[in-house]
Amino acid sequence: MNKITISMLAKELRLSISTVSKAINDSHEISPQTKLRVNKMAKELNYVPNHFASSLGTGNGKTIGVVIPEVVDSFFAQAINGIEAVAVEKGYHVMIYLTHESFEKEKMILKDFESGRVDGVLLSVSRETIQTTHIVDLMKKGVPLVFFDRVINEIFTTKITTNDYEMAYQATTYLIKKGCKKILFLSFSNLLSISNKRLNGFKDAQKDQGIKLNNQNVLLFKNDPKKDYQLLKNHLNSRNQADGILASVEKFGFTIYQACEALRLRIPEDVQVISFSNHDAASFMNPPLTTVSQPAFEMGKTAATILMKALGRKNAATDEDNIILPSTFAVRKSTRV
Amino acid sequence: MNKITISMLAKELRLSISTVSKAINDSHEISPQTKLRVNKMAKELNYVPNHFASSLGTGNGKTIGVVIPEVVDSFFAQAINGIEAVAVEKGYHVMIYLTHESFEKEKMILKDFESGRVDGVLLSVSRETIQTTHIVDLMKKGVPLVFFDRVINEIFTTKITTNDYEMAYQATTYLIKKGCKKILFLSFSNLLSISNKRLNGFKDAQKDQGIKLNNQNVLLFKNDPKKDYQLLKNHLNSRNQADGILASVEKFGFTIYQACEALRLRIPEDVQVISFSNHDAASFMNPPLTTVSQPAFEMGKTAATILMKALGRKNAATDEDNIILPSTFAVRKSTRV
DNA sequence: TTTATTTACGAAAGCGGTTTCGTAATAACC
DNA sequence: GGTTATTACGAAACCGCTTTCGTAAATAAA
Repeated sequence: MNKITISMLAKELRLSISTVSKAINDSHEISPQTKLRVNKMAKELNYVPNHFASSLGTGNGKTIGVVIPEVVDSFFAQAINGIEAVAVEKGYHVMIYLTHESFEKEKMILKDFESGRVDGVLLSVSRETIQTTHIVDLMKKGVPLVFFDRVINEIFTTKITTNDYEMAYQATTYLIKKGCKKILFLSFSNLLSISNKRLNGFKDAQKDQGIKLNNQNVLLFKNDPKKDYQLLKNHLNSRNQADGILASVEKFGFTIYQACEALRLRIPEDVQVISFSNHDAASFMNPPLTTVSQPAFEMGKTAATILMKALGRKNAATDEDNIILPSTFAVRKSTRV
Repeated sequence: MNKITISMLAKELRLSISTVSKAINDSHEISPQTKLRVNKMAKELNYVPNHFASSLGTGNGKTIGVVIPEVVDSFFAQAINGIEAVAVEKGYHVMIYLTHESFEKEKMILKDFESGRVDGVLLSVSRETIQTTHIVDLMKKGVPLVFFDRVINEIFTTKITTNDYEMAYQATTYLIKKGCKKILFLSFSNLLSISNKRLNGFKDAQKDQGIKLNNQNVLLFKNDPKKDYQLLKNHLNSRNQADGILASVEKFGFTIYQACEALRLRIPEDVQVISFSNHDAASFMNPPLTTVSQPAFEMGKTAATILMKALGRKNAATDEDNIILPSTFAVRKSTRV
């Protein structure tokens, strides 16, 4: 309970507060002997500088904020690992904030960041995010921000994404080549560029293969597993039931398996399935799931690296830049051979 | 870039700094009209109090630290959701720290917490943690700490766990009833009480069913997927190959499936499998995985609630208490009918 | 030896808030 | 009408550390 402060240390050592502070921060102004004395005593008394005081003094808290929609998702969990790896190495701390796909929450979180609580931000927006003033406001205060995965193109900063359009195009084309006539796309947002890119890849692939689209082709999933499940079951029960499904989010893949099981639809005989997914279990599923998987760790790592670089500069602004890391397509048994 | 401070606000309003501060904090000393004026101006100028300054003043930063071994794990990811739910409601922020199962990292993290960076801590120790001075030191500084899942019994505080012994006992008994003669237990630590509880449940069940144990019964997995995979494959290739496996950690389940696939061992015909797992995909695996699943969200929620309660008190110490939330056993096709 | 540098340290002013305490002005009391 | 409570606000200390700036002593240069 005995919090010991720098002034107590100073008194004990019969030195001034400033000398002790400098010694601890290894300033060149302090002689080696004094540093030794100070550090020895600091160890002895188990002195740890107060974080708020030092942050207030220096103006930065060596902390970055990571704002994501969800953590129970392999992509984001793995991305966190990538972020954390570089942050720790640079002596930064990581605060994780979950929006649970709520725009309101996202606004509140970024607003709070204006307090200076974090030095920089890594953001993957919610599925509802369409306004951007909360982001712009934060950046105006000089807080550097880097987008990853779910980006807002209109905002002038660095964005780390993967080749969403191409992968959706490739996956869709693959389904068509394997005989699908009616493919269903499971979308998680009709606002986000990432979602639209995947959707466009999906549409263009069909156009290019001479398949005409109709509005039955796309199902917009809510953020509610039960409702989504019903939605999909209803669709699969209708006469124009799909013979192929492309899921744009990992957890949708499970919903598909669940619905197919309930309806006794066989995968891939009745319905072929491809999902965007970073799940370790994909290859052990029944049947093994054909996936598009994103370079999650790398994306997190890259985003964090760029942010760190910005934080190292006097003017911490980030560049306008688009970094695209390729995803991989893994064919398994949920599509035909 | 224009950070506006309370003194700028005060000047603008021709009020004293203290009045403005009190108005913003809704002190009873300030008249309603003045509060209105202040808040209006604050909105207008987009004033946000500096987090470090106010934390330094009040002595708390409305932040809790969550220290876990890993985030790419359904249990921990779900627990975070539970923690976050109650923290946000109480106006607290959550910092997540990953030890990656390293005791050294854990020590560094807790040491850093002595800086006052967090008001309270939720901890699930690394698989290597055997010493406890880093924890005791932190608590001595008056930082309340609550354990969840991976606890240290010797430390006097609240611990949230699940009924590990009973579930392991139940799962093992189940395997025996289904005909297993040689069951293998995949352990992740031989230091942690949680791991030992599961191991003891495993052993006692066998004793009670009249099965004699030998030291081939337990495999201690490292934190390295490839090595673990090899280790298991070697075991399954030996003459005293197991006909049943109980995995004490979610990700080990995947390793089992992988090894069995490589060795062309059929589940459950050749080897029956049960895993501790909170994975959504368990029921869609091939075959669907029989699991023991922990009440992750509830455990996180409970731990956070207790911590919040302690933070609300003048003396923030937590009680010595053991809260045990029951897990559930879900029989699926990786065990015989 | 004198002057110019360098070295090692301390005093004090922030950083941006919170909080204690004092005090006019107004309201309530007998 | 004089005294006591309230109310509403300001001055200033303080939280614990950083940083600027000044200076005495030690060293180097002239």
